[in-house]
Amino acid sequence: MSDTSIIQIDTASSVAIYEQIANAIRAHLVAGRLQPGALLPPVRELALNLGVHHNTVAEAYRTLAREGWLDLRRKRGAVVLAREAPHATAAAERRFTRHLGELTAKALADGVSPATAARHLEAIAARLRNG
Amino acid sequence: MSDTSIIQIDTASSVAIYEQIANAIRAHLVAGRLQPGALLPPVRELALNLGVHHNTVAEAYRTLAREGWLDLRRKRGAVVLAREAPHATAAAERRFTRHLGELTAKALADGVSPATAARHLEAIAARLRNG
DNA sequence: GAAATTTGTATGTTTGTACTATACAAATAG
DNA sequence: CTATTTGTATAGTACAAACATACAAATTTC
Repeated sequence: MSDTSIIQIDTASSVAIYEQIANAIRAHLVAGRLQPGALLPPVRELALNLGVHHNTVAEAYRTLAREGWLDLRRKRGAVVLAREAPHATAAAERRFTRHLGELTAKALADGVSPATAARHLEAIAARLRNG
Repeated sequence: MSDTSIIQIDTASSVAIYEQIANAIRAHLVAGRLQPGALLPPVRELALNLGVHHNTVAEAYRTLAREGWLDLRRKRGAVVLAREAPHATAAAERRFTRHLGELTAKALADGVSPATAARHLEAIAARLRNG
């Protein structure tokens, strides 16, 4: 994460800002771009970068801490943990497919071509298969 | 849609119920399972099925009407329109890829295996390519 | 044609929560 | 031991979701 935090906040979105932040960081974590031991920026620093209140960032950090991704300590900061994925539930998989369908539908409704959408889907799938 | 409205509402989700309903119906529309001329159930009927207030369903219908999917008229009901997709913006495509990445990351974090996730992604991609 | 019924709509209220402001607490550094 | 840097707690404001209730319009029924 270092500093080029490149988290895009969409103020027009109905998704809460702290959730957007948590989602973005989680993506970095899952992708391995944030390794165990890494240190996230202090809540005030990231908040300044993003133009939000530091408590909003803190809420995102706490969300990820609850999921087992982070260890939060005063003065030390937010440290990435080695986290083992839980066993998948059937519900988690159903949620994924449902949201995937709805997200794709929204994209098509917004004019994204089926071919383009398919390309993006396949790109992510390929990345998953390659490890 | 007829009656087996198969809309799953997740009361634990942070997504508003009316949005969940709109998302689900939009997916049906984009997939062509709801053709122009089709009639959606009255707001009170669907609301009863889903266990929510009819105004909540009405808000979902209005959301879709604003997007050009539905024509709403008193006494006649909600009629599916023939809608042409708008021209895609770069923002729409970026939003899609970003959300796609975050959604997949969440699934992996919840224990869904990369292979399984990839399979679902490819399945939707294939459906898009085949038309 | 009048009345009843069936539809979506409008208005007001409550409740939850996102976000912020500000103050606090703890841990490290000097 | 003091100062500073971190996360945390508390309180306030604003907004919006969901509901209850009442309304309006269009069709059906008699």
